[in-house]
Amino acid sequence: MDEVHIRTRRDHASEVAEDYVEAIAGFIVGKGNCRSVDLAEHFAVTPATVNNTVARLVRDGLVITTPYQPVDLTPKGRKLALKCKERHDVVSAFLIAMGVDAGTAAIDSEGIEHHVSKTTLAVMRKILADGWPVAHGSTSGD
Amino acid sequence: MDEVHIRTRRDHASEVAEDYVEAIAGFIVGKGNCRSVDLAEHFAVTPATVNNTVARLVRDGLVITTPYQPVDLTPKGRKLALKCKERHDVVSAFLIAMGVDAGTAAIDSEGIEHHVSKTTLAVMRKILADGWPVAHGSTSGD
DNA sequence: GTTAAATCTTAGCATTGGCTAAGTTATTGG
DNA sequence: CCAATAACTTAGCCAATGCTAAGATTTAAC
Repeated sequence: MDEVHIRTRRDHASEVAEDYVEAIAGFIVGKGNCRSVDLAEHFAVTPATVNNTVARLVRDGLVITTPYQPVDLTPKGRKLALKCKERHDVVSAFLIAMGVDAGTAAIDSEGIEHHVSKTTLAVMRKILADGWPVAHGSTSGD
Repeated sequence: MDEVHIRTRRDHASEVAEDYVEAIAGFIVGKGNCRSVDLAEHFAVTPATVNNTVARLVRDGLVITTPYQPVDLTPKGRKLALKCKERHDVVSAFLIAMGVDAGTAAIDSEGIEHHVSKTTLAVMRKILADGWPVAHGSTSGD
């Protein structure tokens, strides 16, 4: 199944982009703007690395920058951020619904979210709304 | 939450190693040995890339090689492969139990497995064995 | 047993995503 | 307003993971 791995590699390539736009959107909502230092602290990397990465996001049309100014998202970046946040929230809520503690859910969802397909995400949403599909022990109308 | 991302980065670094030892173990079990071509085809990369990657695995004590011969796992590599396979199987089974189709489960589990903590894995195992924790359907009196 | 095909290796390159160190621009405190 | 500090950028480095192209070694065919 080589397509599996091609897909996994493709996911990989966009992970950082997704994490960044999501974080940028978060800072803009939370504190009005997003500075490089915010991102550097958030991701535990140096400002130089933030600069590097943000440059790629600019190249990819997700972010706009003005030298020495806070960074901002393009419409495309905003759209991606929204999609990622929603997905992240579902994964996180799902883990917690499973019974995973909040701290572990926060860590795991960070890594997992990028690999959850639309299909699986829809299933998670359904379970959060309607409960587990194969009612093991009881009634429930399925 | 910077520790979250430090952890995510650390996971990243070992993903390829985990995928390779798991695949190598699979080929050895399945067809008696593991050639570079097998890995190249499996991961949809070139033989040169396999060579590169396998060299890192040798450096890290997971794999043994003899020039122009099939690759083999060290005890350490075998142990890691086993751990990964078990984790992979649990994640895959869990996705299927959720109601995700087998094809999607195969793709998603490939990406997800590396980010599932021991804690979450234990929860998955428990759900597979005992069922979903919170009886969600209001009708059922579990 | 030599040659052709398959397989593996080497060399050289690109991209991503990290870093440090040093320089530049903004901001802020006197 | 000017100096100090904070924030950002640039330059140059490294490792991981991919590639192509070309060479070396096995294996297989005849």
